Amino acid sequence: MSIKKQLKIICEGAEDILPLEDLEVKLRRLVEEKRPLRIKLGLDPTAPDIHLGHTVVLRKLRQFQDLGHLAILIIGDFTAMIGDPSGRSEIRKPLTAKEIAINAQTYQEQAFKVLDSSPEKIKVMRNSEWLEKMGIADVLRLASCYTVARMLERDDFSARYKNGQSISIVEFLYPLLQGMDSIAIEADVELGGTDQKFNLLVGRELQRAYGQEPQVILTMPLLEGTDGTQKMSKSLGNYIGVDEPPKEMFGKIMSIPDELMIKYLRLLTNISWSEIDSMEKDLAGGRLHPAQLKRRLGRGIVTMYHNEEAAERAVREFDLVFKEKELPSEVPESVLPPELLTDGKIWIVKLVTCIGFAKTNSEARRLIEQRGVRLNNEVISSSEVDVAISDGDILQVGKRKFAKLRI
RNA sequence: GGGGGGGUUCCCGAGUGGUUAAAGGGAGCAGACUGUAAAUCUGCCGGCGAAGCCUUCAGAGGUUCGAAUCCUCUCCCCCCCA
Repeated sequence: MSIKKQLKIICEGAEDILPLEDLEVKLRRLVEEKRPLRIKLGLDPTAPDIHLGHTVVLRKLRQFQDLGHLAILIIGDFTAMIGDPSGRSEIRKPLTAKEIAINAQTYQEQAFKVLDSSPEKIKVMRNSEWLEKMGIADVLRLASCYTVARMLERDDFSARYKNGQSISIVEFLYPLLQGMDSIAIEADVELGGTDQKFNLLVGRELQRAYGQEPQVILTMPLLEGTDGTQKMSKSLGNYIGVDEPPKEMFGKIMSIPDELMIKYLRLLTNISWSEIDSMEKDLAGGRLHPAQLKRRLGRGIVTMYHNEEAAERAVREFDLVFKEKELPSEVPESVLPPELLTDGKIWIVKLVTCIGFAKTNSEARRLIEQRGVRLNNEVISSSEVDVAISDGDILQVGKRKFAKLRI
């Protein structure tokens, strides 16, 4: 493939590529020296699951693989202990080594849903491999390469500094350690979200200081979560995990704001940009119903992470429950311990909490009083009633929590 | 080391002795409307089988009939000076 064509693919969707000329030079070298570029992507395993937000940049990495380059996925098991301060307004609470180990495992598995796993295309490394071995002298050398003033250029740092919020020294160390990763693996290109721009640039600086050719940095836009405003993240609860069951995945996609659809299509699916352009026009011109397009988006994404059949089923299920207001085809069963029943009856509040649809009795009361609780499709309107339960009764809370009661 | 400011319920943030489970906003939840979109409207939003009671305003003590509010000590954060 010509360099020009490759460049076009790489640029698609990217926010920044710095410096672009260097990327061209590096790509050319691939052809001349028959050496694939080393494309770095670091992920800190701070949560157990990869979500669609991660896949934006993973998919870019995949494109590099498809162009014949070597993906180096760095699981930041060491850096996760510090926590990346990027975009954060406060210090993150540290994770235990055990949590990190578990997360690292699932991260790797789930990342492979996007990446090409053939051995010559990927290398997975943990940064504890080299960071753990660093002595204080090594750290000092590293730290001497960067200045406080330059650290404070970073807008989240400077914002916190101006607002009188605390910044710990380890947080200053974080970008340096990330840069150390680039040095350790001699990265040619490093990928990241736009919030990573600063860290990625520090990597360039450090590589230069350590006598290496600086990496090219490529940033991808951040993906907003299902709430449509904030960046997708586990802690905000607005994420769609790649490991989620088809139904959940489809449902969550259907709940994203319309304005986000085009962005999702471009960053998360393999539909060509030109086709998406025309969808965008049809949408604006009223020739395409937004719900129609969103269903296509949802079906497409579920197909990618599961399969076509599962996607079909998810769509049908969705229509069943939300359009026809019917019961889902499979209602999870909950066994009711017999000691909770007196004469076959149970206090409705107790029922809701023991099934797990409310955390406290107060919450259950609220749900009932607000007419959000149904038993066998009948609204329960008082929180003071005892209800008779027979095997197979259906308890519903809100629009989407169902349980089949087993005695 | 010296001086000053501050820590309020999930988040922001009001509150300087009783009328305060604590204003207001955000998030969230339920209901209506819809396309499980957005916008809008209504209600809820510490816990307790709830009349009433219990726990909460960084932590521990104390003053008081009564404390988020006053005092003492401790912890944490920020600013200025060195």
